[in-house]
Amino acid sequence: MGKRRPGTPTLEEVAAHAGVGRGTVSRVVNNEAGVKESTRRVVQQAIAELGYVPNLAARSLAGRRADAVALVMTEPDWRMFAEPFFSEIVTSLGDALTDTGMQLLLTLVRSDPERRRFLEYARGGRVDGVLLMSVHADDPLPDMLAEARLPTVLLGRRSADEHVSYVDADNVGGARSAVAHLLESGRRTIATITGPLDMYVAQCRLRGYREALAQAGLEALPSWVAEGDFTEESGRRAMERLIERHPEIDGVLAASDTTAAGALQALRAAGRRVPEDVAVIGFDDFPLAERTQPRLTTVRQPLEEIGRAMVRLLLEEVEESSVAWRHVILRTELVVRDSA
Amino acid sequence: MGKRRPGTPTLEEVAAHAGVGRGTVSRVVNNEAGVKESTRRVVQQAIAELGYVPNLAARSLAGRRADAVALVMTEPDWRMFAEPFFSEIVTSLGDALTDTGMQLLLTLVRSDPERRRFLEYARGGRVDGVLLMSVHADDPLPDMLAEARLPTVLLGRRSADEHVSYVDADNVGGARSAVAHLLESGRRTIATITGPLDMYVAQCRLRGYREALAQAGLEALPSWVAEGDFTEESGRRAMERLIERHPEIDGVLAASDTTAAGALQALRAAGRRVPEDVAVIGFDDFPLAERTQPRLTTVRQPLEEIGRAMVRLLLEEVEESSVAWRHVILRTELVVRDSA
DNA sequence: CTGAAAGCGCTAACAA
DNA sequence: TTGTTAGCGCTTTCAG
Repeated sequence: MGKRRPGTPTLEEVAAHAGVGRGTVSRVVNNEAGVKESTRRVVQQAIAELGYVPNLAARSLAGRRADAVALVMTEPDWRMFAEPFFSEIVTSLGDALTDTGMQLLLTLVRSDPERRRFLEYARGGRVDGVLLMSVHADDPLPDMLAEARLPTVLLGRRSADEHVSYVDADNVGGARSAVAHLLESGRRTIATITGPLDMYVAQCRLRGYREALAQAGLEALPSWVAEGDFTEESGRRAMERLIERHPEIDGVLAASDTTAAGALQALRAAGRRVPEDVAVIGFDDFPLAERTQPRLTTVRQPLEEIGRAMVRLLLEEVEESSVAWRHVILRTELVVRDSA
Repeated sequence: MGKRRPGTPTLEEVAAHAGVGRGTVSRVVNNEAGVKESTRRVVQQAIAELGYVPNLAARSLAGRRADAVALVMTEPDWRMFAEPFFSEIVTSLGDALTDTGMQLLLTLVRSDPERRRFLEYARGGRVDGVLLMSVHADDPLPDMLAEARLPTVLLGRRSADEHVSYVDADNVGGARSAVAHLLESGRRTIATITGPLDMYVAQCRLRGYREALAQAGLEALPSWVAEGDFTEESGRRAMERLIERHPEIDGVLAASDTTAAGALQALRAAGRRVPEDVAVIGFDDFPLAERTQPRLTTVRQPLEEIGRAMVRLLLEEVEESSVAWRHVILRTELVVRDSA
């Protein structure tokens, strides 16, 4: 059609109104240097009077960027939508993008049609880059985006040799220092409740756990390890199994603080005092743990930095339209809150 | 610049490759009728071979729609991000949009710069319409969007004479029937924990509560009313206050089931049996209440229908670029689950 | 410092 | 049924 929404003046009309050329108006709108101050003011006047708003489609088409990035939430993410971790990450991404002028667009990809539609959207040039949350090993989206040469940054990696840019926390180191802390306080029978072991993040945390024990000359018995899935329920059940197998357990590393909360319930139900009898450390996905479990020592992940780093990496890729993959691994921090 | 992302063929190149005109390719891409089957196949072949993807900016510019709608979450919403209500609504909107070919874009508007950016984005023509969640009375966004003549649909209204299209549940009726139910089962001291009273939805539910009591010849004491903000924490605290003021309370209407859950905790902590001593009814924002609080009677809101209705209204506005406001008010249903 | 002009890739009206 | 053409509104050289 080419039907303009009525009441939407074009750059050209602004130019006419201000008595200047289109180029000049464009420069003013985009805050470019090299416009005489008086001219600039006249143009701004005209813009205000006409209520001019740039047409973003035209701007994109003329070659500039879309000025938007998408955060894709795939089906597995979606189940965790209600977790604080989620909103923390989104908040931090929003903050990180605040002064870049880019719109953050959250999109759901829960089914195959939705994946197709999103790909069309992204490849159609409506976003400059894509952020992906907690990708599972078998998620085809990262590779599809890479193939389409769209700047992409993952939160976490799918395997040791991830070939798409990513930001991750130092899960091995975090787990190691947590277990080291437990050892220092005299614990000797330290179990762990892992995340789903088909996720790289869970594998890493398990590795850190084993390394710390090995370093102390202790061998991690297979029966000290119980697999969970990050949920509270799984933490509860795993802890019950562990207590049954090893009543002497005096320390636990949990895959997340949600899992840790489940473990605590099971421990208390079994009559254990925490942290006196058994010390529990969880990976702290969000700074709220302080309030919900004030005495729980946690491995804190720097969520804000994660968001910032993801945005930085993405913008670098966008800027340079580069093909180089890059990654950032952020340090975790052991926050000691119990004294036992 | 006009720098094309390398490896992104244009419609024109497809046309050349297929040996047809650009118009024909356009028709094929948009699945329009009036193309000979053989020609269509040749073009599709070419599209596949070249890996052609339409440039959405160009398509938008040439007059067609953006094929995307935004769901805006403002700051107050954001606190409720983790609430199941939220993900239920988003899910239902996503479902409702599934076969319309429109992308659903969730956007955060937490600050003034973000509001400005979003407005620029929306007015810039990158979305065809805007959906707004739980708008507060003083939210300027709906009017700004209306002024920009952007199709907009609110979930809930800001006041009795909302002048922007909206979809709402029958909150007055829902509250009334809930309280009537409590009265029928012999309760006489019925308190309520409201939502934020600057939200019309909370006012309506409070009104329904009062009307039901009045109809039974009871007067709602002001001290029977405690304001909350839909969160569990606020429900807990409000309930504590209520118990202190009126130990004889035997019924409670909570603003949401999350609030109800908080109230339950406070009641149990105070040694009350539920529902034997005190019956609690919450507005059921999501069908999961059944599982989490199996014995809780609730006022159920038809979330799926809400999503469908919002999408329908929005698409109607988009289609007709109409100026007429429209609204839908959906019935609620009292789901009785406790026998006490 | 500013104006004019050439596209960006697509749709839609109009011819053929 | 198909090809051709004229924009959509903006950015960006390139002259002036």
